[in-house]
Amino acid sequence: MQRDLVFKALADPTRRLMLDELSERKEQTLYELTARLIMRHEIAISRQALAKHIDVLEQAGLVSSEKRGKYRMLVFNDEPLRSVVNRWLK
Amino acid sequence: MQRDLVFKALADPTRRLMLDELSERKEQTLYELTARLIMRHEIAISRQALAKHIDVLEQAGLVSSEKRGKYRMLVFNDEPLRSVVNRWLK
DNA sequence: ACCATACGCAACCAACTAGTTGCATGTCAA
DNA sequence: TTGACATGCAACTAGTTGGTTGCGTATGGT
Repeated sequence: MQRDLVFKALADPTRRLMLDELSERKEQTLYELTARLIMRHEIAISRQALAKHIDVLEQAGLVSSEKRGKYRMLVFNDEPLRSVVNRWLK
Repeated sequence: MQRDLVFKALADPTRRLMLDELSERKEQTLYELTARLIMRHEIAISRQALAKHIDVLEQAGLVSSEKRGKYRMLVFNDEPLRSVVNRWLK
């Protein structure tokens, strides 16, 4: 969609780590992702900070989310990545 | 090389415009590029600001530069782009 | 009904960033 | 040599960003 939002989203290492996790397990709740990031990658960060990151990723179209009960399900979407680099690669 | 520098470099729309120009005409001086950006794309920005952007792009490995007389020759390099997106695309 | 839990919202803060202006330097042509 | 010109360097500034803390809300199990 909007190139700018995609690149801005990718500029942060924490968000890229989140994409790493989400590209591995395509569907997980925000809670799962948060726990996974803190435990497996030992990053010291609050839940709210990660939620803000998810908002950024969602605005860029890299993640879509859906409220399911009290959980927020997250799904990774690689389409923006493909379309965005085609400008310079051939 | 360093993923972080590449993504940070790509986060700015002006720098992406510079890459557009450089990917079209692979070799041009900083002066040419500056003139081209200001005239053809009508961006209002100083020479010094563009020079700083080039520094960022060069640190990311997306552009290499070489002093040739009083000019600074710029060359576009797409290799970092390829290696950097392979993590999520298959 | 109750309460733990998964999440949303908002205010605040320090650090970074993109931009500017001003001045210095080196190169080339006349 | 002199001067125009392409570039480099440094200080400063406004705006953005990633993070925090504190509190509110809705959902689901017991």
